[in-house]
Amino acid sequence: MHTQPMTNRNSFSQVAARATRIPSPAALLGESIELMGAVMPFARNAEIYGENEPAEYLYKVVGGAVRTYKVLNDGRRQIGAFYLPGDVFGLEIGSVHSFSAEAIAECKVMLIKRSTLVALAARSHDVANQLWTMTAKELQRAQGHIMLLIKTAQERVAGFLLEMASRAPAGNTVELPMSRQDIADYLGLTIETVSRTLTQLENSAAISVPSSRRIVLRNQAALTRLNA
Amino acid sequence: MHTQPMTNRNSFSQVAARATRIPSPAALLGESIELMGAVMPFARNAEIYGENEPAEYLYKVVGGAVRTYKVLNDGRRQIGAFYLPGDVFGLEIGSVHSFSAEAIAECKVMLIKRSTLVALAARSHDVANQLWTMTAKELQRAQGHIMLLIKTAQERVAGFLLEMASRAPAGNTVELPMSRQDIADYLGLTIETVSRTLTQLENSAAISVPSSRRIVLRNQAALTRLNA
DNA sequence: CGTGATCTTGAGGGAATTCAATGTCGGTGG
DNA sequence: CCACCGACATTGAATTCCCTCAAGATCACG
Repeated sequence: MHTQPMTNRNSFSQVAARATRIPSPAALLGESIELMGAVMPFARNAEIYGENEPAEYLYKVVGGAVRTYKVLNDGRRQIGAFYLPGDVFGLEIGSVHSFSAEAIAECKVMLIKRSTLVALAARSHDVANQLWTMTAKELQRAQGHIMLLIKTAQERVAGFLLEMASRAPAGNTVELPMSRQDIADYLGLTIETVSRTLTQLENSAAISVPSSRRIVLRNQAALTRLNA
Repeated sequence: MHTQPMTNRNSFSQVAARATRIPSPAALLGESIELMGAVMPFARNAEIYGENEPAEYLYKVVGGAVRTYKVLNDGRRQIGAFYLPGDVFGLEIGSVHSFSAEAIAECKVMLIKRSTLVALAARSHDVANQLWTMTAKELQRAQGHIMLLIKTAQERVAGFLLEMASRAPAGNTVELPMSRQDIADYLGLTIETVSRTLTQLENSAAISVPSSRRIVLRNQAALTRLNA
C-alpha cells in the first residue's frame, strides 16, 4: 500500500509559457475544442502539473499515457485515473489542480489555455456544453472508480482489465503502459496482490500474460462475471 | 459488506408529473437556479429515483437527507453520497440516472426540470456556469470519496465524521441522519466495523457518542491526524 | 412493557498486507 | 557477444486487519 513519493521535478510552470494561440471563436462553433492548443512532449515520469498548482491549462493526451495522483502524508499514493490518447484531463472548476499529473511513458500532450476556453464558452454554447460534458464524464469515471474500490482484489483487477480493454484499440490483447505499482495504486491494492491476482486469473484461464505489460483476455465472460 | 436491496416502491415517475413551472429567463439572470422548482415530500426510505431511470429532473434537498447508491448483483450496496439541505443531486449528463436515490428520513426535495434548465443554460451563461460548477463540485466530492476508500477503517470513519461536521450547522456535535448500515455502505466497511471503530475512537477520547445518532467531536486534531 | 429494528460486543476465520527472497527483463559496458 | 546491473515483477511465509457469524444490549413504538 505504500509508495515512495516520486521525485520528478520537471515542474510544469516552467514549461508551459508558450501555449497560447487563440483561434477565432467563429472558427470554433461546431468544431471540437481539440484543435486549439500547442502540443508538448513529456519524458517518462515527468511531472505535467502538481497538486495545488494553479489550473491554467486543460490537457489532451495526443500520444502516450498519463496518470493523475495524490500522495497522503504517510506516503501512500492513490492514482485517480489513467489517461490514454484522446482523453482530456486537468479539467478543474477551482483555480488549482486537486491532483498531480505525470507522464507514464514518453508522451505528447496538447495544452489548452483555460481562460481562453472559458471566454469562448461564454460565446459558444457548443464550447460550454463540451466543457460541461467532459466534466460529467469525469464524474462518471470517478463513480465507476468508487465502485471498483469496494470490491475484492480479483474483482478490482478484472474490472481494471476490462476497463483497459474497452479503451484500447484492438481486440483481446491489452497493452499496459503502466507498471504494477501504478495498477496497485489505482486499485487500492499492493503490488504483490496485483501480481498474485494476475497469476490466479491466468491459472483459471481467464487471461494469459505473455509479457508483464501485455495481457490477453481469454475468457471475457469470466472477467465480466467477476466484475459483479 | 452485504446489504439486502431495499424494497421501496414509491417510484418517482408516478409522482413527479407536476414539477413544471417555467420562470422567465430574464427573471433568472444573475439569480440562482434554486428558485424554480416544485417542492415534494418523501417518506423515510422512499425512492426518489431509480438507477437507469430517465434523468428528467434535478433535485435540491430542502429538508431532511438523501442517499444515492448502487447495488451490485450479489447484493452489496455502495452509497455514492449523502445529501443534506442545500445540496443538489441527480445531476447527470446522460439521459438516465447512474445511481438510485432514496430519502434517508422524511424529507422535502425541490424538483427542477432538466430540459428547462438546459434550455435556460443556452441563453444564460450564468445558468450554464452553475450547471458546470455543480457537476465539478460533485466530481471533487467523488474524488474525495475515492481517497477515503483506500484508507484504514479508523481513517475512513474519522474522515466521514469530519466531513459531516464540516457540513453540519453547529460546532462540535454531529447529528447523523443515517443508520450505521448507511455509513458502512458509504465507507465500504461492515456495520460491525463501523460500530467497533466508533467505540475505539470514543475510548481514545477523540469523540463521544451520547446517543447512536449523535456524535461529539472531542479532539478534532486527533481525527484530522487520522485523516492522513 | 413486549416486539422488532438498530446497534454493540465477542470469537474465530479469511483475504490482503507485510516482510523477505527469488526471478525476469532490458540496457550498458567489458 | 555476453556478463552484469538495476528496475520491475513474482512467489512464499507470517501477520494483521477486517469480515463473518453469533449473541446481547439498547432504542423506538405500539
